[in-house]
Amino acid sequence: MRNPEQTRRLIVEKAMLLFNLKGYRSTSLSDITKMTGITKGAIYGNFENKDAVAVASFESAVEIILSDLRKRIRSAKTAPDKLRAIAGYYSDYAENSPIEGGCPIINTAIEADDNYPMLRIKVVRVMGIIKDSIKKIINRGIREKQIKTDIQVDEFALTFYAAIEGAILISRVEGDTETYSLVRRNLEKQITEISI
Amino acid sequence: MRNPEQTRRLIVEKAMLLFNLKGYRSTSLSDITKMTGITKGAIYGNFENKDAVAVASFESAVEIILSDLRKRIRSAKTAPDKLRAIAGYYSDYAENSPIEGGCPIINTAIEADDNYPMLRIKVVRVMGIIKDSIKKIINRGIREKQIKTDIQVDEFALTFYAAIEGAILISRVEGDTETYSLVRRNLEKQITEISI
DNA sequence: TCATTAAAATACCAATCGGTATATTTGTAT
DNA sequence: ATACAAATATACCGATTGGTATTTTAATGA
Repeated sequence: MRNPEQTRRLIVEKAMLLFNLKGYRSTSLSDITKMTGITKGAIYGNFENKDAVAVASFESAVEIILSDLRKRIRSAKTAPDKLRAIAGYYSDYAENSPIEGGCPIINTAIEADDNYPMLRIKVVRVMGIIKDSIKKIINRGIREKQIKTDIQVDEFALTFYAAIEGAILISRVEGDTETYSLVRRNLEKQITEISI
Repeated sequence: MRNPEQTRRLIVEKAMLLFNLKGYRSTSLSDITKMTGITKGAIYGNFENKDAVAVASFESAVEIILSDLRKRIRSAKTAPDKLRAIAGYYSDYAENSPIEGGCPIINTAIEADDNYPMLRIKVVRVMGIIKDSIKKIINRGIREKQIKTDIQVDEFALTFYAAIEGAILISRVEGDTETYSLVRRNLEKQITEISI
């Protein structure tokens, strides 16, 4: 050991998993010490308090999700295919998550909105990034004649994103990916409808 | 006092609000005693434990939501109007909730899925009721020539519901009903599109 | 090789948790 | 009026919480 950088990484990595499984409030410091094999002294040597660990953990989870998502989006060429890639990413996500316990953005949104103002702001920011990304894809698709010009970009983009988030939420609590699959099929139809 | 029925009602009524605002885990028994003015003795005289209070509170919240929702649905005549009524109900819900703290179904879905198996099952059941209700409306609309025959009922119904839930979630964390409004407008367009 | 210092482990703290045992109150039937 | 029973209040419990103070460990430079 004796490597504070590595210690920090280990704490964040494990805490992220715990927080996403059990929630911030329900994950205790002793849960984290058990999972990491590291003591409270090391945690408080590297973080101001438990909330700071939570913030770092959420940021880490977001990084994983956004980088995966961007990779998928980039590897698709046309706007419709990029939209399909987004729906597909979350489909894989629902089936075998990189971070167990459901989507950290949704989980954090629910738990943070009243009790963790810092996290709430970060959730809003991430949602904004994803929504903007969807809008940009559509707008570019319109400019490049891949998508019809008569659609309401904001309405479509938000509904697209909301349906995905809702479907993940439902699938997760049902413990079954069928709901997500059906929603995905509908979204793909909608994408085809707005495509030229 | 000395009226156990009334005591029980008071506990459930106040606990429901607290649970929906702070979550089950984060709401302590002393929160409940403070809010009700009732002591722990009375709580444990009327409920086996805290989890039993949580279950009763969730059931109470569901009752409120479902009865409101059903009223709206019933007062609309045609299938498309019934669907619009559902989207509208949640719109009002997003703007001024009967139960503060967001949608109890969503909140409970997130918190229960790993930690409260009893509640998880109840959430799944309620979601099933709502999904079925949407499907029935559409199917009846098809039979009564108000809705086109070529739509995939399950896909449409689930996406409709998922988009609503997702939009509530997003609007809530953003602290702004704009997202929900945009999603609602899109959903109303979709309803018009499938209407005859 | 040894002193210095940063990092991590340990020991401890008051506060709070859910829950229980006991005491007190209150309505009711005699 | 009084005994009884049910409902509620009070007092207490061990366990756990987030956090802090202190001690031990280990890397580094002279």
